[in-house]
Amino acid sequence: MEQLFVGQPADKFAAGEGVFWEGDTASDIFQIVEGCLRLYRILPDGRRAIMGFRFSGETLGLSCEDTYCYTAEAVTPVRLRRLSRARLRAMSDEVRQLQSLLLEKVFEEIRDARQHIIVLGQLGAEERTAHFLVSAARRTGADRRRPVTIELPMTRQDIADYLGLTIETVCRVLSKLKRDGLIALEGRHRIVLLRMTDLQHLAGEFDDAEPLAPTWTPAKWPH
Amino acid sequence: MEQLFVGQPADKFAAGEGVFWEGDTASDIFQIVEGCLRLYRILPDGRRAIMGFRFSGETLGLSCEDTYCYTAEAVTPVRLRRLSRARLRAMSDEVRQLQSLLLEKVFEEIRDARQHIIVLGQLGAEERTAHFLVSAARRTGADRRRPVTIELPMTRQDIADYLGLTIETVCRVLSKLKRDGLIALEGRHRIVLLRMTDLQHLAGEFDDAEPLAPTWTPAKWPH
DNA sequence: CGGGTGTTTGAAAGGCATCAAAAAGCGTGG
DNA sequence: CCACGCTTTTTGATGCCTTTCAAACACCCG
Repeated sequence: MEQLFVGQPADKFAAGEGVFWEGDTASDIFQIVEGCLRLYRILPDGRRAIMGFRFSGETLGLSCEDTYCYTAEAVTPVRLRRLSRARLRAMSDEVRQLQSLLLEKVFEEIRDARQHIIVLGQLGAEERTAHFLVSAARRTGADRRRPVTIELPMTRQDIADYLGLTIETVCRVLSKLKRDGLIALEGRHRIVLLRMTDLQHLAGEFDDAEPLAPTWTPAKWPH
Repeated sequence: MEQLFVGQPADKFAAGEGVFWEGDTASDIFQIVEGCLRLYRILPDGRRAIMGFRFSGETLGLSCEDTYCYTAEAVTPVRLRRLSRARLRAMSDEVRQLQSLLLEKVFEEIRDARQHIIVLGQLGAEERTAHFLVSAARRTGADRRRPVTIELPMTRQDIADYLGLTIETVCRVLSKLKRDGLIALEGRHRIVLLRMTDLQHLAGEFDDAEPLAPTWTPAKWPH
């Protein structure tokens, strides 16, 4: 996947700058070299629904058809490589192997979307937030030493719009998790996950991903 | 798409019967000849999250990788045709055109999932329910005469589990919509959408699908 | 016609949103 | 390097919407 983008020029975007907008012709796909993006749609009444975040090394713009279905905006300063869809199509016609690689990326997005559906449809505020933290930790490929420290460059408002909550509720939940000793807050954008197993439990554990730190197997059945 | 399944034997399932289960090896894809299915996952604590419904003519099991990611269960008596993924792969290797057809189906599922995310994350109970009704109407390819009558074979509990609400809330919202004259209830499984434009308005109108009955264009901007 | 399941309605409780204000970060300029 | 002012975050008080618990009702099938 990396190899697709080698030699492509690296564009730069300042924090808050848009990379593309919902409805634009989807001419390119992107790979993030460095930084963090938020992907969102604005509803007619002005509400903002954040569909996801993308970090260094991740791909962007694959699961669209003719137009981008959300706006992509830099959370931090971002550097990314661009590849035209025409070029991509040409390459995938040549290299058979590429087809299944791309399809896998698309399936990954479906998995994430379905996960998101369950989080929004079934979980309460505390559970949603815990799930967000745990999956952020998993995503950064966090070193498996506990406690795990994660960097969250986005604002609380971003998190709220992603989780379908208000900013106040997100703050309150984080404060409560801190009071309960599950996490520690270090400034605005760094959170230490002190008791990962408790967080995973809160999150519902409906994940099909492999556990972050499989140190012991809980004995669920007597004998 | 239809042609893929011609000649395949048609399996029958009684109402309530399972077609496949979450975690099963995803050996086949299906096309529904007749009937309605619900697709769901059960969370560790027993909650049921309905990911969607499938009706006559629709396809099933495409957007999975090695195992099915949800359980499929007959809501009504169902007849469906089955096609092994091995066979499908072989066919798509031969017929180049098939590739993009299948990819389109996958993209359709992503679109639906993202829609669902917005509904669950941003809309209130009344808005969610209105959206469900409107999109059900659109799906049945309803005749564009108003009022539109839709058949909803699933139970209220199914609808609740799909919309992330309780059965009581779904009932109350339907009753309110009825009181307000937006819909009429004919028995348990038939609903008449009396004032479609009002319902669409309630639903948020964030849909990118074409309008159901474009009879007039609302003048949004003065002059 | 009667039983059972599914649906509807009511009353009370709980959780999240809203409104408001204080506190904490953070960049800027003195 | 510190002080200032702005933005972001946090905390508090109140209200609304949805859930929960409970009971009546309707529909469907035998």
